[in-house]
Amino acid sequence: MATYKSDFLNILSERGFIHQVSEPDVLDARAVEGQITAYIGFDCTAASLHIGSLLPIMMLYWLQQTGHRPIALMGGGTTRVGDPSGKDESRRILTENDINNNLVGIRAIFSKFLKFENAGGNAIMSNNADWLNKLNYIDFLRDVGKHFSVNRMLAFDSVKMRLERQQELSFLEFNYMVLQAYDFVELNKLYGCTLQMGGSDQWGNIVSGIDLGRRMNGAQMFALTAPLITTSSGAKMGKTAAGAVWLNADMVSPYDYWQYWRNTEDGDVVRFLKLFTTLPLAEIAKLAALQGADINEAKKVLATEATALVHGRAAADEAAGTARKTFEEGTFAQSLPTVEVARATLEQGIGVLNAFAELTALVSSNGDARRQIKAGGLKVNDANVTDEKMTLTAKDLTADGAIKLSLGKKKHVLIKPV
RNA sequence: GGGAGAGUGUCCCGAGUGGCAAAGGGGGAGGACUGUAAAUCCUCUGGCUACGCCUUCGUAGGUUCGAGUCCUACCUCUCCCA
Repeated sequence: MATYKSDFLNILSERGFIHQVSEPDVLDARAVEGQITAYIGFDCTAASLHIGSLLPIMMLYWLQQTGHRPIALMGGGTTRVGDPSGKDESRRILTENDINNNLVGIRAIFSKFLKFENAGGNAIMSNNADWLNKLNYIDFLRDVGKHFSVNRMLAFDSVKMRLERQQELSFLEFNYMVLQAYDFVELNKLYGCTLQMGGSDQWGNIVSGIDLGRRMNGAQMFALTAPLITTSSGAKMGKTAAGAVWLNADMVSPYDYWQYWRNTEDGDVVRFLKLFTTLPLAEIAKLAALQGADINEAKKVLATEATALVHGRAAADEAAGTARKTFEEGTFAQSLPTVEVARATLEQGIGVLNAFAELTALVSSNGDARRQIKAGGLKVNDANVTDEKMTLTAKDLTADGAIKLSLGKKKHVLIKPV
């Protein structure tokens, strides 16, 4: 592992964030001399960011923590185009309205990791729609387009792959890389931003920006990419059966978020502790020494720390407590996800199928509920459901005043009368 | 503009002779084993008021007792020629 002189690169390097760096020595020296400004671009294709975006966010976090200035660039303009990198097919093109709505949700997440001006920090949130939307096509071609070689663009992996697979690549998408390069140059001009970070798939786009900056303004700029994070078993991170693991609490509850990290594979725990928590490396080293079943302790730390970053310490501790009661003590946790039901409805009785499928959505349909019953996967108050005609009534309320429905061993929902 | 192909189980890939709720994977869910892990094994993976009914193979029509499969038009994509 290369050793750097700057805190910034050292920390990123030790914690496993670095895949490739352009001119590492020069960048390192710059970071020692004074404050550098760096940016990462984010899509706004959804109303929230998910775990996949967490890695770049952490890079900005460490950037600020080591005394530099982070810029979170919202792709309000480029989202209207769509990045072909790593995509087999064209993205859906969103309307401007959708994009603006998404921006609002995403902003909220950033403020948990970065200190912006209004919170006494120096972080900047920018939106490339501010300059991209104003571009004049002819001017842009003349000033920027002349610096791009189509021959070279065709050689880029993202483009080459599409061509080789005989998948269409529209001119619109082909321009994505040009726009991203232009973003970098624009941020360089506006804020003196000299470093762009991103996932390893962004290398080509970032380097294009560096070239463009040199040609247009003689600027010296840098690239730093993070490795693509997959789980030990090779799966992409952040997807579960229910969909992406979002960072917004109203899309994925802190409890579920905690559970996501709790279920990390053994082989990933240490790597994830370094990447997705801010625990000192010395402490992580202690946790790394754990073997066998004791690794579960490390997983709990990972879950709690990672949850605390996104949802706050209180929510993280509550999630940890709920999990402890539910899984280790086998007792009732009032803080499990809860569905409220009118008392009168409960008096009349609720069919199990209905309770699992519609009320709590633990399963996707009545048919699915039947299948799970057959497979022994549904439980009411920890007792297996064997009869699909079973009815839940007020009699099933436990001493704690709720009925606990479970799918498998891990998913639990409480029904409470109101 | 001309010619040749492609679009399949609303996650993805992918077989499919006129009888098809449609092979096989991947992914996912549950069970067994465990440590809320991995690996392995087993089961399941359209919906419903359920021995029946309804909805699915790009879209809309048609032929047929019967269409994913045949015909027509259209849409989208790919390739070749202009």
